[in-house]
Amino acid sequence: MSIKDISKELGISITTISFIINKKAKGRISQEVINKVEDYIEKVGYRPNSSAQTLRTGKTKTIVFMAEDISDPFFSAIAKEMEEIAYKDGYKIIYCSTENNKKRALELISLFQDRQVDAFIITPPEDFQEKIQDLISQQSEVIMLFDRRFEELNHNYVVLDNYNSAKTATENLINEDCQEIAYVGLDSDFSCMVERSDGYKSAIVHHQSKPLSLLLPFKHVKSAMGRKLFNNFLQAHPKIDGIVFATNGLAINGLKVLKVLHKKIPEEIAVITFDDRDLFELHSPAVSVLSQPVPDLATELIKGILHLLKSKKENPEPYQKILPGRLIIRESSQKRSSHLRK
Amino acid sequence: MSIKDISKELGISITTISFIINKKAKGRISQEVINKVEDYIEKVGYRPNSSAQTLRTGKTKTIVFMAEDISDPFFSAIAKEMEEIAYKDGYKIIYCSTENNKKRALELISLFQDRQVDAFIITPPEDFQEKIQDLISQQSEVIMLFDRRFEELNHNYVVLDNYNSAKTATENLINEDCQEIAYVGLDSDFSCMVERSDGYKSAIVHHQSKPLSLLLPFKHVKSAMGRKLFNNFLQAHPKIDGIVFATNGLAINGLKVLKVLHKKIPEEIAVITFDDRDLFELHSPAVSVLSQPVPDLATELIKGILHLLKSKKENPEPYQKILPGRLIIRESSQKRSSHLRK
DNA sequence: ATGAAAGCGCTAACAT
DNA sequence: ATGTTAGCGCTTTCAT
Repeated sequence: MSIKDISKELGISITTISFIINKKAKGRISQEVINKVEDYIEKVGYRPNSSAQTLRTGKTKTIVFMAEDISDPFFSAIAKEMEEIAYKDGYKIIYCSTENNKKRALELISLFQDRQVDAFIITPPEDFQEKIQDLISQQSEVIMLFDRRFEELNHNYVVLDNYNSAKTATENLINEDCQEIAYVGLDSDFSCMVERSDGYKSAIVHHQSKPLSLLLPFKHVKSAMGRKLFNNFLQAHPKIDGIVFATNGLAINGLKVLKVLHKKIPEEIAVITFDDRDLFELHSPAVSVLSQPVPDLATELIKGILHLLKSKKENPEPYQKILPGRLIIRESSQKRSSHLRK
Repeated sequence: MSIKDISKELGISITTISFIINKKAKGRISQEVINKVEDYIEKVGYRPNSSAQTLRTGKTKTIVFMAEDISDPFFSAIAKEMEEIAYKDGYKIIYCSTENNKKRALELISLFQDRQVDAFIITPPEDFQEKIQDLISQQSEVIMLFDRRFEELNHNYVVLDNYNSAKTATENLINEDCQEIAYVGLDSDFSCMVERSDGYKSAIVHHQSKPLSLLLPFKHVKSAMGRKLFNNFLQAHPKIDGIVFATNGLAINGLKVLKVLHKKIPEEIAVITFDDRDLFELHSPAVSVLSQPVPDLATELIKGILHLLKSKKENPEPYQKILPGRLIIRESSQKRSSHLRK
């Protein structure tokens, strides 16, 4: 079923029908004809062929979300939320995972460029500034970074206020009388990781002689090797009585180690981590978290993209949003009051 | 950059170039011309316009995965695994969530049919037989059901062996000397839920006077109301000393209740659930699970679809796979030996 | 108020 | 071995 078929059936030209379908009939086509066409379309359930539309217009009403890992609860929660919002405006979202692998990310971008998607939401892998700059220069799609950004580039982004969030999390442990607080993060140039590390340091600077950080490479976040390195770190610094984990993955692997060591949380070691998950709520003891505002992040992402898509300016103002995190205090960081709970 | 541009630049007809791009040049085009064209394409980085290809061929090399909820770890793990496999064959996967909402599922199908996707992987909501039957009759796309199926329909599916898995899980609790074993499932007609319930009953029939089941509506799986209903159920049956949870969501909500009630697991109540998650491994005590073979399921799904896509037969044999689950025994179900662990 | 026709980029049947 | 051409379904400019 195509416009042509309708045209033949109704004895009305293709042009007229196209105008009606695209709501551009106002003042040009008689109401009588409009009704006739709309009724017929309704009746036979005609739907325009989107490939033909895309071929003709170059627009797909599609947004690609290139997450670091779509099976990570944080990213999949964002994805689901965005899907919901974008859907209302007739936009569809395609997801994929870069695995923080540059080559893979480049392939995916190329693949989706062939498909003429309208916008990219990207959590870039490392060493990706150049490609982002390229994409922005090309101006073929709206480019929005998420979770991490590049200071040097004047680009669109939606990120957490990582610096202040890490500071807040660390201060929470300080207030709970932790004496020696360690930071377990990612060995990475990602802005989010650098900012979280800096936030921790800024909170700790007047509190203990020096910061104590363990930075793990990305590939060891979930691995046995990661657990071993963390274990070694704990042995080397036996006085640690508080830990800030920079990601939920690091925390989960870390908690496994603490479980094996029979460390009492929070009595011996208080714990707080980024990214809330039901796992942390259910854990014994329940884990305090610095939660990212998933619905707000998703809303800003879509809002920003739709805004930029609509603004036809050559060089629109970059859309830059930094959203605050939320401290959720549970049992794992309540060292001072932990004896009261018994 | 289009074929036309290349044609002009190289003085070679677009037909010849098209054949070369599509690897149909064998024996028709001279090696010399092939090299010339391939080199040029390589050099300028030409990529064919996929909308034009789709418009012409009706094929998109795209598979849609309509999960119940793409933010559920089980479904997102499947999604990621499939993406990996399909990618190698040049196929892309688009994900979406039905939320077990029939209306939403219908809209999504319609939306993706407009985009001429090649195949649908569907975890159907309830009351969806008719639509599945329609889709199969239309023969526009390959239709593959996942996680649940319809007995009456002769369709493609990849599912877990739910019956025997539930039986195995229940037998595990029987062997651990549980006297009164309850089943907490979904109040649903989904084949997976019916089969799990039946598997539980078949294992229990010679063990206790009668089965003890709590069936919750889908909307209360994660809700406070769900917790309340589960709590009431426990109060009404104080002798329960073993529980089989039919989904990870039910188990998580159930564990929250057991935690509040200070029930000792497994001493007072042994617990086992479907669907493994890192949460269960980390839980105190670690939770025994009946794990679904995610990589195998994903592999079968893609393998089946590519097979059906290639077989050009009008009515190919339906692709039907039932994969076994894997029992992973952790602390939460080891009632007999639980005193040894102390 | 309506329609004719060009053309988006590609594939493939049909020439040559 | 290579080229000409029709047409996939649609949007939109330019007639009428």
